[in-house]
Amino acid sequence: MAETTREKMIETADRLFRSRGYHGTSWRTLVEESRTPWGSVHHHFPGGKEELGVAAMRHGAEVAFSYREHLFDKTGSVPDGIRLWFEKTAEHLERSGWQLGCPIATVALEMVNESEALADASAEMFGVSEENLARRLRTAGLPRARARDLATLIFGAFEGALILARVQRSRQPLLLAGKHFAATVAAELRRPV
Amino acid sequence: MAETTREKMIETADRLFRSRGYHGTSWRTLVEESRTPWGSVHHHFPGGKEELGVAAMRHGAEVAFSYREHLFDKTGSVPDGIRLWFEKTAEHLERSGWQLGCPIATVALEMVNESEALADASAEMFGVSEENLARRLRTAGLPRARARDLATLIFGAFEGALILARVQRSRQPLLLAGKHFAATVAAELRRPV
Amino acid sequence: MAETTREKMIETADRLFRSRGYHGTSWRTLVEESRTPWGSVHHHFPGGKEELGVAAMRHGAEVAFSYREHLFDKTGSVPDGIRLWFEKTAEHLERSGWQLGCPIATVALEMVNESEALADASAEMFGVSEENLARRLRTAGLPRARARDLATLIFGAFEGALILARVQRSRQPLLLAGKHFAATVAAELRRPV
Amino acid sequence: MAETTREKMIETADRLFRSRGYHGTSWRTLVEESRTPWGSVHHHFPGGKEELGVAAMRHGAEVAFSYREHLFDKTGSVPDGIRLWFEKTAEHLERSGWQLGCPIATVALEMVNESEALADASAEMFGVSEENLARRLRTAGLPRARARDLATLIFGAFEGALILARVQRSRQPLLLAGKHFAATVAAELRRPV
DNA sequence: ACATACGGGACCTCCCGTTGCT
DNA sequence: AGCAACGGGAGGTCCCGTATGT
Repeated sequence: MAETTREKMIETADRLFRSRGYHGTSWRTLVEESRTPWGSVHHHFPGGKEELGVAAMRHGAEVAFSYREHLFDKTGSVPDGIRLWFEKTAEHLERSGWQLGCPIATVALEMVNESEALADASAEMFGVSEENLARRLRTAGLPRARARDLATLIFGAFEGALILARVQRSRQPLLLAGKHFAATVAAELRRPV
Repeated sequence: MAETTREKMIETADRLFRSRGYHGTSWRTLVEESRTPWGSVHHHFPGGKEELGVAAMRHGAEVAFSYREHLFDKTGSVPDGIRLWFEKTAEHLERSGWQLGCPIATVALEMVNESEALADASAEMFGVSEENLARRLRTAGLPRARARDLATLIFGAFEGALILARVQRSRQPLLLAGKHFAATVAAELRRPV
Repeated sequence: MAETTREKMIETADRLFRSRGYHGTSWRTLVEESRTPWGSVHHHFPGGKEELGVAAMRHGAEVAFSYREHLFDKTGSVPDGIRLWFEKTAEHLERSGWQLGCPIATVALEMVNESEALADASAEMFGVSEENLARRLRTAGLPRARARDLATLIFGAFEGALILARVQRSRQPLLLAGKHFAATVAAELRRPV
Repeated sequence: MAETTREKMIETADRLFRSRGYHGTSWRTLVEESRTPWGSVHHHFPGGKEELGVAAMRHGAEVAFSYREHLFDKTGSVPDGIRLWFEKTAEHLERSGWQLGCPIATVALEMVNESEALADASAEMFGVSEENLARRLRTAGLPRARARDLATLIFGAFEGALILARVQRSRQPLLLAGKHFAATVAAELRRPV
């Protein structure tokens, strides 16, 4: 578990950016929370805070993606995987005191018009997420185009339900959406649209 | 056109907060963009920036709600109203250069753990939006409980699709979601779940 | 007891300036504490805060002087009057929560190099105080020159003891000084220096 | 002459606080007068202006104390030391254009009810001053209790005379007080009270 | 006499980036 | 890798004075 300074910074940044946003998180807070040395900040992130932001967003997204893949692998069934994904997300959100939302969305909304690097990273991560999801749907038997559209639809609904859940401090939006799209996918697998 | 200073500040703040976030928008920028006097901010908003944030969020939400009501009234049909709402939102988003997202979500994600006043206002505005939508669905014939759940589901999907659209600079997520939920509601109205 | 707005402002200003200093007291605080209307500030004090400062200082000094005269009249004996003056001052200081020091000194130290009006008023009030005290000493039998010097000495010691008492939250400095100068004056009255 | 930035700030702050008070001295003025970098203030004084205030007060007090000790050492006689102390203080005050008063009293009067840190530092510095003075009086032959009381009395008179001198732009209050207490101490050393 | 609003400026705090030294 | 200091700038808050109507 010998984490490097850089890794500690990225993980802490991911957590802080998710709960307080990009501008709401200062270097000072970061080094205090992550117990990392002040003087190495510029050494590890020569590109400044923006580079940290991109790294944290990528890190958070990868963790989320691999966790979702793990859930799909576990259930075997894509509809069940979807439902479990929404449910587990709700559970983790509540356990964090409704603080840890999406590693992409919070920073993306703040910075998409301010930083090209962060805008690009956000778009890329969203794209990767949709592709992963689309692959699962294709593998389950949906035609390529439908899988892609449904992935966009479901992932969008996931993001929105996550926001509602966080703001309203309730699992309900995520649970409802998970159930709805599990049913939608199951129905389409039985008789294609 | 006799807009007061306070009104100009609120409208400009709504616009700026939506595109740059709360911390990304300074009083300085606000007074420059709104052509209002710097020295009067504390007079009009004794509660400081937080008070401005709440006022801007409420203003933006009310404008959005009444616009949505107008669309539903215009179409007469609830499924058509839903589709139109998503379509028009996509259109306005693109026209703003993909800048003007949700008047609630951007600030909410940043501030929900930092400011109780903004967290409360966000939750309240989301609640009002869901209630309005639920009322439409009830009026169209859906049972009370189903209308409420479907409203949460649809509004969540709307929020998420709006984020995806903004980040990916594409109308697609909103159009797909609008079409999907128009169909969902139409189906449920024909033969209840 | 129908106090005018102006009077309420002056009395409150005297209290606030004494405990928080000149720059530490804002118009805003003043009108809130004195329950007086914002809009009349400039009407009652066209000379601005400086005019208020001078008025408050004069008011506080006059109250203090007439109270001291009252004590001297009550005791009849000058040495006893001196002791009582120091003792009562200590008592009032403690009762105010060690907040209400000299109505002149606090503002004078802050402003003597910043405002000519306040510097003049401070010097004048200190002068009046010494003269009053000197008159008492002359009347009791001390020669004119000695009375004047002793008044300066005693009043200076009073001011200093008041500061020590306030900062150390103890009556002791005032009680010691009162006792000392009561004895000094009594001795000089018995056999002139 | 290798003064550090921090030292330059403290010395300049001591001078400015003494002549203009705490609130009357801004960081801006400080860095201009001390020729120190604006951007480093928070680095050197993480506790903000309050920390600077405490440091400046302690610095000024220590300089004053060691100067007074030097005077006592030089004269050998305690009564002569007292007189010299008051006289030299009057001289320095006049030379500074009646600007540099007590490094403790000016800030203390303003801040004793506003800042606990400054209130504590003021009380401590006054205490140290009285103790030093009491030690001199004990060493000269006065009994412990009398030395302590006399120290409080004399130091209080010193503070008050300093205020009067500064406001009236006259050495007289300090000279009179010095002479009086030199005589008082001399008399008590000859025949104890 | 009072109220509402204007209006610029200064306040302290804190930010992020950089530099030279260890 | 890390440190301490620098360095300018901007953050939001609040202040004091003024102007315009009742």
